[in-house]
Amino acid sequence: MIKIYTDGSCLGNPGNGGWAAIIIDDKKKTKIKGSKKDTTNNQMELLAPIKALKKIPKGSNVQIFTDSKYVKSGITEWIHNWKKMDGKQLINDLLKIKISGLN
Amino acid sequence: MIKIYTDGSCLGNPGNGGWAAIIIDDKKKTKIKGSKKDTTNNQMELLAPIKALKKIPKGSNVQIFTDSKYVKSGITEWIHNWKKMDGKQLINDLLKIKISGLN
RNA sequence: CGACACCUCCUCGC
DNA sequence: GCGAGGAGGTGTCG
Repeated sequence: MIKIYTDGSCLGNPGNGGWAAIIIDDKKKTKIKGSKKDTTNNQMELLAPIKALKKIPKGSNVQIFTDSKYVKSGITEWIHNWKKMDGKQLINDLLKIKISGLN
Repeated sequence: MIKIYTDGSCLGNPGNGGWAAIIIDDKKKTKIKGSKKDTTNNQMELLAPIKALKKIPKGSNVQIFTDSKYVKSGITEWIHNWKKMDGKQLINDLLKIKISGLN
């Protein structure tokens, strides 16, 4: 189970923002980050898991941690919508993802 | 024009606090002060001008100096709210008060 | 309206 | 460097 911890922020909102993610895979920690001018808090919160998911092998068993309800329910709904549209293999991969808030 | 300089502080916040005010009326300086256990910085910042205003004649032309934005905007809003409720004479007195930050 | 984030500002301190 | 007491707003969803 690969664990991904993500966060995003944005000075001023809208303003200059950044995101970061820590990918923990079998005791190996990978840190990625990025920044963007004139963006929003939710765009940054969302970009973090998106960038992280692109770094891991397809079909991996993944758990994502975010403090953003926007991201959490957002991804949940996307899966729900894509499920209707039947994205086939992509769905099967995404269904392995577990989203958690930070408690 | 009566000038009132106020300040409040609080050790620990919340903690034990105090307030002070200097009332300058026609070259006469009056100093008042007080203290309170288990209070907050903003309560003390606010108590200072309240106590001072009770010491001066009603209808006086007053200028208050505070370093607290909480107090400054707080009083401004009170005047605005009381204005809606139509406090009549009280409003006319209060409208003479000028609030200044310390620059 | 509610929830979760993201801040901005001013004070008070430790 | 850290936190608390306060008021003001936006980004997004249901």
